Amino acid sequence: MNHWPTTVAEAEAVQERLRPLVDLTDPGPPVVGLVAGLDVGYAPDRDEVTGAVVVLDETLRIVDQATSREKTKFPYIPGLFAFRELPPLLTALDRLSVTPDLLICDGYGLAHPRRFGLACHLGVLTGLPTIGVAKTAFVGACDDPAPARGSWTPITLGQDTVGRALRTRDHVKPVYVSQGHRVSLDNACAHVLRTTPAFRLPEPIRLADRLSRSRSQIT
DNA sequence: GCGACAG
DNA sequence: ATCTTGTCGC
Repeated sequence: MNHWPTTVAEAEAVQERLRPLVDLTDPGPPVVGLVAGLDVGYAPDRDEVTGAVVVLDETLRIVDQATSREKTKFPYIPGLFAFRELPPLLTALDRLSVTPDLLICDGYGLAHPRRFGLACHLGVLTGLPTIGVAKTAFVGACDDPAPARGSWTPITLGQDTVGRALRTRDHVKPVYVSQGHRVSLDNACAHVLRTTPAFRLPEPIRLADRLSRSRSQIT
């Protein structure tokens, strides 16, 4: 992709055009070998974004990681989040020496005003299975899940279920999981739980967050 | 019309 | 996201 959207109308048009390419039917593999977590870090007073990808094997050991620090190409606009974070993430993915079986993104997938959040967008662009995991939910409505790890409640938008509020730790605020591309909601939640052995967030995302943050701080 | 709004 | 003191809870 050579041209990147500049205006809101242009970016929304891209989302409308790519949305039909999302595959929400393929349940994807219930168990995967290589899981990648992606996140973007920012440094104050700098017009830069630092993307990071960390790949873990089935035992949650790091097998590869890559980053990309570049000039910001789009402002932060709710609903158009992907146009800000996608560029450094795509570059970082290119720099990996392995191909992940699943990408866990920090943000929305289907749970998005136009049903095309970052996870869907990244899935369509890479062709890889993706899921979105957000720390807050402003799109759709859901009840608070039971306090035990593993319990969940549906996130509804209009008449549709667009994701789940999933408890990854006992008595800790849930995360908001939604389908990205080529992964069922059931499998998405299973992957999230399997990769979250200790903290609130899946280990791949936690490590990518740490990496992107440290790389963004380098002078 | 105004504010809120993934990160 | 990031800037930040104190504060609340375990």
